[in-house]
Amino acid sequence: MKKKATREQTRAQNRQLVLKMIYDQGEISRAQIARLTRLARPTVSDVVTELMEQALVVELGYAPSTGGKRPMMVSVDPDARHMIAVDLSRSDFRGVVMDLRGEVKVRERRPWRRGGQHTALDLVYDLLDALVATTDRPLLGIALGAPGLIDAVDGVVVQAVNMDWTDLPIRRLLEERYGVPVYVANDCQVAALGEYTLGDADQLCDLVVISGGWGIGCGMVLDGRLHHGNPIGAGEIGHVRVEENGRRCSCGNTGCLETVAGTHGIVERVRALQRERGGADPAEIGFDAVLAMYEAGDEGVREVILAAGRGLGVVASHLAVILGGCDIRLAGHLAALGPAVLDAIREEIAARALTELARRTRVASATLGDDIVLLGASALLLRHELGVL
Amino acid sequence: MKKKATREQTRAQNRQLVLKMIYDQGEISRAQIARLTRLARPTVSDVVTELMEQALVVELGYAPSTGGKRPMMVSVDPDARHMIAVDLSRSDFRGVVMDLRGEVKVRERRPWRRGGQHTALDLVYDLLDALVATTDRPLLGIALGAPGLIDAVDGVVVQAVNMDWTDLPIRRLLEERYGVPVYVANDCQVAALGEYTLGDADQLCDLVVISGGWGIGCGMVLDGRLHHGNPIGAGEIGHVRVEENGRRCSCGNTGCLETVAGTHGIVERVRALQRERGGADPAEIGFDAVLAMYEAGDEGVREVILAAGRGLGVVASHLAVILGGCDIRLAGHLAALGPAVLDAIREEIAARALTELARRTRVASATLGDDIVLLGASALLLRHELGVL
DNA sequence: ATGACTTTGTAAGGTAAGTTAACTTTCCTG
DNA sequence: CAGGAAAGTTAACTTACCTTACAAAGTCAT
Repeated sequence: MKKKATREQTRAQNRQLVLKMIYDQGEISRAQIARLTRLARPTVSDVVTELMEQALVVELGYAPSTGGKRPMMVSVDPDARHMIAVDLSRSDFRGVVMDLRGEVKVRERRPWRRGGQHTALDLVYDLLDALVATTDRPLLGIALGAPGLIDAVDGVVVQAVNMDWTDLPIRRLLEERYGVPVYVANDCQVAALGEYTLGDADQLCDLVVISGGWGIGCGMVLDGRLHHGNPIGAGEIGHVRVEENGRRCSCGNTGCLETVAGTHGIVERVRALQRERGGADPAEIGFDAVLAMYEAGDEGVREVILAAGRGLGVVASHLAVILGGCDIRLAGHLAALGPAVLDAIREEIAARALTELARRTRVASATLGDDIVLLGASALLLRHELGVL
Repeated sequence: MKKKATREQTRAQNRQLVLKMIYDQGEISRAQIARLTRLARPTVSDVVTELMEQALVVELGYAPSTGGKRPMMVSVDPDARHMIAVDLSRSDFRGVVMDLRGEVKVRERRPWRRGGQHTALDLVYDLLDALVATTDRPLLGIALGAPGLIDAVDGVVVQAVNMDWTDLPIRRLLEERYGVPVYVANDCQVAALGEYTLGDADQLCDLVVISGGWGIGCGMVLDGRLHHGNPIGAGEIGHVRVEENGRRCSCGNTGCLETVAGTHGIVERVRALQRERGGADPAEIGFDAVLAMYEAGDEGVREVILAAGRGLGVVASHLAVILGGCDIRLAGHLAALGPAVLDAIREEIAARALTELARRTRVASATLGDDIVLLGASALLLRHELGVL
């Protein structure tokens, strides 16, 4: 049900609009803001005064005249607030303190092993305690990207197998402990938001980030908004069948995408290859070794990776058809596989979707690198707390 | 880029809110509106006065007291405006005049044959002229559901093969001719909006309507909003490959969903069956005959229809996985195939998606019948012009 | 029957936040 | 150096919300 409108909301929206304008332009005068937003100049002055009282905006000094009185430039003070972003999608939990421009001020990591002496939650507390202690600036908030089924609206981790979390109300716990706004969302979805907001910008209106690690998932930004699902769990594509007579997957089915393109699946296939060849101890082979073999020109490994690409291409074609074309970006381990995998995906899409849909579906590696989840988390904060981005 | 907020927008939103409240409740007092919307009573009175001046709302008389002065009930006058909805998705164009409650006042149809003496656009004009002439009430607008690629934002039919339309700016043409707001969208998408808004209400947040006729397409309401695609063309699922060694499709590929579950595909398969059997002249068989044979218990036909269900199930499973579970409803010819096809779809989903996702994906026939596109078009008008629904 | 209390709807006045108009300051230019 | 132009502020106005107050019309207990 829609809500009633009030003057306060009008004000809040215009405040956001002005702040966003300052943020986007970097450095701008009040008069320029008024022209760009079509707000009256006194209104802009009033709002800017308010933003300066909150220390979000500072005056920088006069810029050269453009034919009259020199304009006083204002800008967002990057250190007006700090943000904490956390990435729980890997075996070592990572967290950073950033300023409002997304500049990383401090990095921390906490290796996490299931069955170790600490619970995952203790480790998160430990990580956050350390990060909070490093900054004396007011905190805009804390944002987390975590694997598993997450109810981003209520801030509850419904299920995260690797951390033994079920229905953990993590937003409430962290808000009570740190007294700042907390956001949490699925890691793939956070990555998608990050790529959409902070990645290379000439995107179609729908963006899908397929993220590969131990599992495979995708996050979707549809029509500019993060798609969460019903109410959660969109993009769990790891168990789509992409091979008709494929291997057995941990989920019980056969031929799942994860068995073909998941880190574990790829490594297993290369190990099997090595066993056939009677080469070095296969158990030694990890993902990095696979990459090294691939880059050294190993044809067998290349074939394994192309198969991964074809498997991803099947799912990508489904995405392309259902969404009517989209930008598809690879992240995580998948991004490391290089252009051959992208071509394999493109070929599979071309073979499975109408020409027009294939044409409107672009496949590339994510432009944000290793920090994609952390940057996405910061985007979550900037978007919800300040309305910039 | 977001726009500035003004008092006028505040007013417009509250006006909408009050109107929607009156529309939804059917009959309600000013005081009750104030309580439900949390607006102050004088504000509600003011807005209601405005709505009465526009004749959208009328006073009905006093209701019994609830312990004090009797409340004056107001309601939306269904005949305050009339709406025209048009369905171009079949071989006979259909149009109706409706009141604001969606009650059909007049029906018209114009059989359309490609290569006949009239162009499709002439026929649409003719249909609309006839409809417009039947009502003396002010028109809220005209809404069309048409097959093909449609840019709903600009109101342009980008491509509609059966009507020989390419880049036809139909909104502009009709707005100039009739002087009322015009909306146009893809027929499947309109159907989805109709089912979402006016169909049985206990839906998940994502709804997909798969509509089968000569082609197969689907419309999606994601998160309460119609999903158009990039910027158009979402849901063109007719040419997803669902059989590995299937028949050749008109698109050039093999095993497309349309060859399995499209009207033409189903009829062709039954004709082939009949040829094998050496029975009655296969060329005589149409879709209605297929239905009759099916209902008479013909096992061969049943197998054809189950195959259609399995094909649909493949696509449905993709939808379920990507969206994280959704409501799937069948419309058009597909809705006539009965529960067996629904079960076949469900089985295929169960076999191809994780249990949890399958559980959250419900398959049913659309609750709106033959008029689903017309009703969806009216929903488009009510939503955009009045903000009710 | 009557007085106390409720409920509805309106009237009057206050307030927030936008707008326009006018003014000051400061700069550029001929 | 006068005149014009741009930036920013001040003042007055407008709109649409809110609160408060009140009249009208009902219910209910005594």
